[in-house]
Amino acid sequence: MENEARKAAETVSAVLKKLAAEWGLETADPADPVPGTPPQEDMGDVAFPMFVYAKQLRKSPVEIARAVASAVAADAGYRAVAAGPYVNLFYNLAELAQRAVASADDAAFGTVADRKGQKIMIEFSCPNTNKPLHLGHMRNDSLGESVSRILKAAGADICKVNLINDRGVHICKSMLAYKEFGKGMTPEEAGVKSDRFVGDYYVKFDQWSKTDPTAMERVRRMLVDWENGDEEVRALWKQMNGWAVSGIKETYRRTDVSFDRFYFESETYLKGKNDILRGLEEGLFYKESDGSVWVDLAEIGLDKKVLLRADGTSLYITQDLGTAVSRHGDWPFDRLIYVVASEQQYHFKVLFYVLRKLGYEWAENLFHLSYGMVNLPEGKMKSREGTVVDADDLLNELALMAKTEMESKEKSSGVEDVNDTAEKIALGALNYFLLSKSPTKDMIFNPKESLSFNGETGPYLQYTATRITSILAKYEERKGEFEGIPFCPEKLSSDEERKLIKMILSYPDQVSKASAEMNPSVLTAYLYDLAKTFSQFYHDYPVLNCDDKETALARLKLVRSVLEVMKKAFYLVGIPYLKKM
RNA sequence: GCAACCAUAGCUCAGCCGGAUAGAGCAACUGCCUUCUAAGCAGUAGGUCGCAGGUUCGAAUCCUGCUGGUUGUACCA
Repeated sequence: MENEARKAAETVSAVLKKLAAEWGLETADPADPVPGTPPQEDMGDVAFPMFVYAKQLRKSPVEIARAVASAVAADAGYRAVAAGPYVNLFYNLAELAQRAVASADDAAFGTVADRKGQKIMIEFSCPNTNKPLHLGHMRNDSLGESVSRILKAAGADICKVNLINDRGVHICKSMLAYKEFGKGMTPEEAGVKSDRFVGDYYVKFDQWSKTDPTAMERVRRMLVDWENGDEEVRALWKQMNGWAVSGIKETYRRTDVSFDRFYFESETYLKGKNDILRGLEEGLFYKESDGSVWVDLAEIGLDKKVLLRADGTSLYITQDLGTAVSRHGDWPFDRLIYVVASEQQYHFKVLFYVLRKLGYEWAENLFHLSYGMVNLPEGKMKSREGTVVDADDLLNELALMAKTEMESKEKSSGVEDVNDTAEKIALGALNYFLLSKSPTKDMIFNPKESLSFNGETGPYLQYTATRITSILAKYEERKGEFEGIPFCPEKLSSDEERKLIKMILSYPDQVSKASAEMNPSVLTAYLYDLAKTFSQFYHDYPVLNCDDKETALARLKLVRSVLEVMKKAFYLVGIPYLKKM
């Protein structure tokens, strides 16, 4: 639809120049008109405000609008009206309808070329192996997965990576607690999902360490043993990490999140040191008297930062430096996107600066996709106080709600697999909830209210799609009635139909916008608007039951295109499509 | 202290590279199922867009200041 707007703008621009000349103001050179959207459907398809030209053309905006509207209509064949100081144009609807309907058969519709040729690596999720995923991780996972799909639809070559935090003091805590209290139990024996099993010992450590002051010291010793490659500690570490990672991967499968590469911190935590030492030699960094290495951040308006400890060991930022460098070696990206909470803005600012300083050209194209926290109505989620919302528990609860609702409405007999359908409704509800808000902002999750299936939610969208699917199924049964009926685009003339046609054609623009902003909420908002418009149409106008067969067929084709677009957009924001619910 | 982000209806949020009457959903109240799925549709009510200036024909949107909130500013990750 942007092409239409551009064309209209060019027409208006030409007319403005012509009018300027006619009025004896050849030197005026009016600025390019900016297309907008009229507030109401029946007012027109594109709007151009005429205020800006008033001074130049020495006439009131209202007079200019009147002159432009009639000239546009005469010169270019647009239907054009002056509405006060605005010029509103109408597109050729029949032609748009043709194209909207054809889009349903075009598999490439909605794939754009904005990022063609770009190799983008995107890092997200990055869980710790000492506890199961919670709602905070889910926002990260949803965002990362959705943005990956959007960038791919915009033509990029994508590599999704996950860095598993599988070492450090926090990992040793659950290990030590297991060693102390676990009695060699396995998750299978305990009948607990394996990542939860590990997480329970992490919680246990916290309680234990409050009564036993030696606990913390023993954890520190364990970490030293781990670093020295102590066989017993390493064996325990492997076993517990295996449990944690397999449980986490199960949740990924459940939420349809996937990765092209996994990195493990235990394999990358020593990286980066050489780069720092090289930088020191080149005079980019400096050494303190105690032997620690620092970078001065005055250039970017910050203080200074340690890059290597006095004893030569590395820090979080050191290994992040090394990891970025080795990743670029593994898969030479044009762009690397880190999907990480906004708390770490400072860290990434410093990281990117240091990489640039080290002379890596690709460091210009690193991007921190920063997102806000998920809070509860009472405030932050705190694992120690047990207020974290566990990912699996939440999905289970949602799926149960969906199932209960289906049963109470006696719909469960109509669907193929009730549990599978319930699971997909749960996922749709959750992904819509997590992605429909601006990524940068913190969000509040209210367990009682946020889980609704009514109103502006994922299930509403899924429900809309099932209604269309149902019409299409009925059409297949009654196909004979429509034999030989031609497609008559002019039969689609209601406000709702006009709006649907334009919305279908604007889908590629929405993908472009979502890609440019790296913001899935562009698409959730679009989907809601599309579904809402369809529902209004559906309520007021019969499709197959319409007496006039030509109208029926035209509506059927329109509705089919709406469904196809919905399915494509569903995929990009992780909402499963259902034939029935 | 400094820095970044945020402030829109009772609640959760859109809108923010300036344009026509600031939009949804939830909660409250009212209608609509013998016709393609009522997880729906329609309606009522609810707003000094944090405050004060500025720029502009025009500001929720841009600029400045202020107030309030969140986060960060570690030889933790």
